[in-house]
Amino acid sequence: MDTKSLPVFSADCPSRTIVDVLANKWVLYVLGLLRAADRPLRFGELKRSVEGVTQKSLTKTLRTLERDGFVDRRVHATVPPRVEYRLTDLGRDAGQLLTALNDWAKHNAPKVVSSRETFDAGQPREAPAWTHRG
Amino acid sequence: MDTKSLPVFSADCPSRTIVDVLANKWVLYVLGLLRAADRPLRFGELKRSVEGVTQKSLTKTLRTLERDGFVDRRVHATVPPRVEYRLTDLGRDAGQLLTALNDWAKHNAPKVVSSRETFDAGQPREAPAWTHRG
DNA sequence: CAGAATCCTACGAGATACTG
DNA sequence: CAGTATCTCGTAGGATTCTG
Repeated sequence: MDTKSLPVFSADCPSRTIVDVLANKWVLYVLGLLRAADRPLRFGELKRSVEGVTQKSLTKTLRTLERDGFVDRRVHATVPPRVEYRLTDLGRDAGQLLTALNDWAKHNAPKVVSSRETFDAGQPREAPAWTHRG
Repeated sequence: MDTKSLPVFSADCPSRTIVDVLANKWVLYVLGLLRAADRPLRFGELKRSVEGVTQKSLTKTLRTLERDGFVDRRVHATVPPRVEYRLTDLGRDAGQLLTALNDWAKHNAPKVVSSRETFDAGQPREAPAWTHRG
């Protein structure tokens, strides 16, 4: 590979593109909900289900997922408004990736967690709360 | 924050944990380099290879990867200092995930990219450069 | 060489208020 | 109901400087 000039952030780096999608704070959860529900969900339903999310963050998450082609947003011209979100084919296909990710994660995330604990226990190089400095 | 019912951010959500690791700006690249090199790499080597990364960012990335158990950091008490980074078993095992990720990404990232273009073309809700406002 | 420490800035995200 | 519009604040990350 040409490690000279790097397409780390360009659209030429597929992994980067996908990881950036998944990296959004609420994406995994929204995708998971839509997968589990297996039916269109309204904004309010999502909002209530994803506890802790603000409408702003949820809106942004959904807009991004729509833009990226993972969800389809359908507005019904009724009053009061009714907006439904459903997975696209791509969004449904992402299930494969999420499954692979989840499998690997379930197997290895615990190792990561315990590695962190070990590291943190052995390297109090950044003074923890109980040491006073300055 | 009130995560009463939802383990979205807790260590109990393996996918979240792993995605958060991969989400770091330079992680994919560092991991890819160490995989490709198949030998320990020095800090300077990594720095030179990952064009555009700053010392601070690279250091932080490597520290995180070390903490999470993906890389092993070895300091040689020589002068000048020599610090080598190599993949751990977990880091090497991550290759499986990265392969799965990359396969899926190569297949689908283009769809994401083109979806973005379509979306952006159709929704100039935020006035583009060529419309003057104010 | 491999960083640590510092300064600085852009952006993400929460809280709040308003609307078709 | 499903957003949009502001405001603010915390933090990630770049640039720069210093050191064992």
